[in-house]
Amino acid sequence: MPELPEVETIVRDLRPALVGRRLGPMRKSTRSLRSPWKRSWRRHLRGACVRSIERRGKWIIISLDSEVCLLVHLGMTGQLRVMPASEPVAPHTHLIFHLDGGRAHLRFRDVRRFGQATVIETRSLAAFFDRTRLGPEPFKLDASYWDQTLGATRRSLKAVLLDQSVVAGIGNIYADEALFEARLHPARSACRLTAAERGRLRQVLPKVLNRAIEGRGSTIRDYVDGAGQVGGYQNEFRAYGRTGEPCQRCARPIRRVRLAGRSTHYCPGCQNLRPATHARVNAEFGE
DNA sequence: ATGCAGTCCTGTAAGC
DNA sequence: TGCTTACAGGACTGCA
Repeated sequence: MPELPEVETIVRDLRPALVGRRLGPMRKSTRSLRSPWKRSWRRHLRGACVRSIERRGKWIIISLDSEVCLLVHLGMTGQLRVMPASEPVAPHTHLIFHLDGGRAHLRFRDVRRFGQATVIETRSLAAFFDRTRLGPEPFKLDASYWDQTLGATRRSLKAVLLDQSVVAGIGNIYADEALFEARLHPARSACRLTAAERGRLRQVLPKVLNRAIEGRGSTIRDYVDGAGQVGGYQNEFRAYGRTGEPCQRCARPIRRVRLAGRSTHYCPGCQNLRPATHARVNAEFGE
């Protein structure tokens, strides 16, 4: 499931492979993605030169000199790769852009079709992310913004971290990893954190995400980088997917529950709920 | 306000 | 062995 580190890895791979190159003719599958592909987009892209490739949250932004951007969201199973045109087209490939007169391809593949590919004018890029209410990047979160936002909601930390309008780019895996790292129970209510705990969570996000980027992202099933290689960070998980395994800090078995509609992994030993203030939730979690 | 269920989707794996 | 069913979840909608 591509989250921020996976998307960042792809963007870094695609940048040298795509910037300065010209998009040729495009082929599209008949199957629909999350949003319909408009017929007029094709002529905005054809012949355009790639100016830059950036990431915002889980979005890939391919800016073209025709003053439009190709925006790609990978959803759950999306893959965006540059490859030789001679490589067989894998099933579930939805977009193929010719590069270099057809010798290479940029291909978008998405088995589950939760992904999205859309074209917008460059000048409405900011408006697009405003409309989707995409929150700030997690790397240099403003402390007062963070304190205010967390202080204003009673939702669980897990739900808050998954909310893209609070902070952009975090999904199920890195929410669990960050909460483990910060030693915070995922069911804790955001507004009941102490100032120190809020600070811990804020500072842990860049740490966890940068480590994952260094590991070139995590492959659970479908994720591959911009060159088609699997990630390496899935071996470094300390909570996610480690149900029943001993915690690396306190050796108690990692527990898995369902929270905010997602499978949630945490250590009942060192990600504590405080019994006095969270008796009800403690009981619910059998602690 | 908030959580929860349902929706989209399909490959994989478990269960009978 | 072969079928059915549950599950994974990013983003969104509708409901209680």
